Amino acid sequence: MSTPVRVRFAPSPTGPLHPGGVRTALFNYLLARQTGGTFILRIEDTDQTRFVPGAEQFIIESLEWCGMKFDEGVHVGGPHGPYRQSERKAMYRQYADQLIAAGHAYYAFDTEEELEEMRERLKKANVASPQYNSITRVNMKNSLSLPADEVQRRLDAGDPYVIRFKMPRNEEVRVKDIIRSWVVVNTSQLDDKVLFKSDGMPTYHLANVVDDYLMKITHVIRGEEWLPSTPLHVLLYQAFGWEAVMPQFAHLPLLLKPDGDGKLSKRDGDRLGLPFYAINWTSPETGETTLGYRESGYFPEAYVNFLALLGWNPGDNREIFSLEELVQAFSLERVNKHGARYDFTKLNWFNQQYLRNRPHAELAEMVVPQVLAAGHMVDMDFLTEAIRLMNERMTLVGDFYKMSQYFFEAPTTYDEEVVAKRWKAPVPAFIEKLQAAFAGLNSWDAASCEAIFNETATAMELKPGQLMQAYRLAISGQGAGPAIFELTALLGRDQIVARLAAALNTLGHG
RNA sequence: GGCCCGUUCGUCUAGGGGUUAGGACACCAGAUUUUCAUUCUGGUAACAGGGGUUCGAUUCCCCUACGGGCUACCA
Repeated sequence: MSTPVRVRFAPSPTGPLHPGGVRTALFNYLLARQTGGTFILRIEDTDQTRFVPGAEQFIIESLEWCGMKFDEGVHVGGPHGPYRQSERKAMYRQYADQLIAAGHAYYAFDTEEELEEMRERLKKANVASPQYNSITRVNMKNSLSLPADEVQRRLDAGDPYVIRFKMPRNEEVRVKDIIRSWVVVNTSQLDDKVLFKSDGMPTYHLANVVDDYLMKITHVIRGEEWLPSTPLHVLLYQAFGWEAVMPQFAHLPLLLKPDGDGKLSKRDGDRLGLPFYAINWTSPETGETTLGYRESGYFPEAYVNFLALLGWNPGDNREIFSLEELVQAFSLERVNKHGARYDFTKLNWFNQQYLRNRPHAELAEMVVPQVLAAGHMVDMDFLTEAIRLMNERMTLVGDFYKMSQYFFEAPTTYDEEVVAKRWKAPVPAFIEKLQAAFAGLNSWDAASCEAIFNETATAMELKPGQLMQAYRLAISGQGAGPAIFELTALLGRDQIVARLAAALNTLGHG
């Protein structure tokens, strides 16, 4: 086991946690467990305008469903709290001041209109990317361009201001990324990012660096969308004099739309009518519920397994991994660089694999609510047997009742295609004879039922094979299903005899 | 537009200067199952393009194309 890492998953509570976030959390989690390290949940809520009630709880619950538990975090506490940035508000100011004192940051008093004006002006002058930087800042209202006494006067008067990073004019910043190796950017491409907002809150950039430092984070594992701002973060570590304890960076490839172009988004789930989040999400604004994998009857193990293999692979041909096995096998070095299309066809396959390996009795338990919801009494022995028969035909636990309704009630309709094809003389006559034969049968089990079925057919000089589907139709209303005599045995004599009578009644005696 | 990152079957990916370019999902076909599903067997299918370097490039370098990300007092 290598050195214990301290890693954090740091979402902002602006909405439900989407699959990319779950995977980012997962990779953090795996590394933490593998090294005997610490997995931390930090809530990045520095933008108070985007706060969505319930989002934080949703994040926690989603990850718990997946099997991930945090060692430190907003909900479990820990020695480096608080873990909600809004509650750490008072801590950031001193670090911003430290930067100003060292000449790495400055006050800026520009209004929104002035900033807009600046951008417009630069655009007109054909500047490729208008930014607040070493060149433009001399024309703006800040503590670098204004006389010292005016700066002081504005400060004393309580004029609104932000604190900006003083980006060096022309320096190479080298970022070492575990997944991408060295990324080099010249500071001439970077702007004087706002570190401290006029509302007294830090921006992500400041808060993230300060908190990672304070929380002794060793590895920053986050989405690729953060790669462009990482040079700024590196510069901040240097400005603070924290290079020696700067975390290592790993930027994960993005999850892409299942079809079409672009980054995976919530819309894709809605559009395809498939579950999208780990668990059901109800929007506090619209009250609309987006279906989750949990509620759709997926196994968290299958979901995690599927997600882990999006962007990472073990280097051999293994595909099925428990969480524990993932912990053993995972490494950031084997995470690939390119985005992965979020094609959940394969998730169904994973789910099937897990479904088949689950004990029948356990699956039976899981299916109880569906049966109850349909208004039927629950008999666990019966259910377990039904699962045994249906197991290999199901993809999701949630599929059970709708595939197996005829286990619980006699069919009221019959598949018309099958009727047309199979329900014709001499079938009805055979069914009548069969009904009588079943009624007089001594022992009731699959083998006996099959034997009497064959005898009855042979006596009429018919081939059993040609009658089988009609029989299934009479019992289940469908042309396909599980082993028919196993089903016969399970349903019981009374039920079978009654269903044969009903079929003759509905479909005709020929 | 600028900057950054990327590009192997439809999808997830392995591989790596000389390979019949491997696996999985999906798909198709055959076998088994009287049905359907399962299972088994087989099959279709990929190194974005152009230049280098090299005896030899899919693999290394450059360019182009394409895709993605970022470009806010959002994270």
